[in-house]
Amino acid sequence: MADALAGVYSALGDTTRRGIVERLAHGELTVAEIRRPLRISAPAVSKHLRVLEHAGLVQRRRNGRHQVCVLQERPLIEAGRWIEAQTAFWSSSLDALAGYLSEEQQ
Amino acid sequence: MADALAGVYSALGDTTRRGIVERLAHGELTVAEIRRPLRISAPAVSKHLRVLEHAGLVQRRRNGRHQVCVLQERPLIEAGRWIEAQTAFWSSSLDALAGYLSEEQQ
DNA sequence: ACAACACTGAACCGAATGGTTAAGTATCGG
DNA sequence: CCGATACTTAACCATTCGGTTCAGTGTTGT
Repeated sequence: MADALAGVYSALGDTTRRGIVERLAHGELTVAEIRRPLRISAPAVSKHLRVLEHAGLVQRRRNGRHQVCVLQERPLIEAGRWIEAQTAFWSSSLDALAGYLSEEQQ
Repeated sequence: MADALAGVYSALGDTTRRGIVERLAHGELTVAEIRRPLRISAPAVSKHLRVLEHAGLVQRRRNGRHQVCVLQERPLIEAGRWIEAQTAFWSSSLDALAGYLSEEQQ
């Protein structure tokens, strides 16, 4: 993917998928376990997982006839870093503005 | 909006919009300034800004015939917090697994 | 061997998305 | 007042998205 962050953020943009990520953060789950509390068809779950996997947020492993899904922290950390970078710029430009204004006053 | 985070993440899921946010993090910009380096029509920019505004990421203020756009940090911070929470759970469940495994071994 | 289970793939559907052009609304400069 | 500037709204278009159903593929227990 050209823009990895785009994949991560738009994956997290769906409430169902963000719910899946929240549950996977507490530990591995099979596809069936992921599906159980959700009121959607198995193929719908499969599609969501494909999106999460494509964003790098989830990895799957076969265990007999089950697919075990594991959350990958890396993309989450990178997404968090981008956000931190923006808020850092935001406050530093506020500081710059404050400095500018106090100079103006003198 | 029912789910504020969904709005924020899906707003950030678009590369053009994330670019706008990056530039706004360095300081205020008018709509025309935002548009300049972009190769899209004015209405397209207007739509992107509406999405960002609806997500709470941008606020607009009229200044003569210009609209000045200002980045809002709050939704970014909340989005960052959600991510941090998930990575925190992720590592604590890793710790739990490690603990479980070391107990098993004995 | 075979039925049940745990999925995935394909085809389809309606709604949302990102883009366009054309037309409208304010505001400013002369 | 009038033309130019800075947008927004409306209508449209192609693509994507989240969901469905139906049909397949492995795997497992009996």
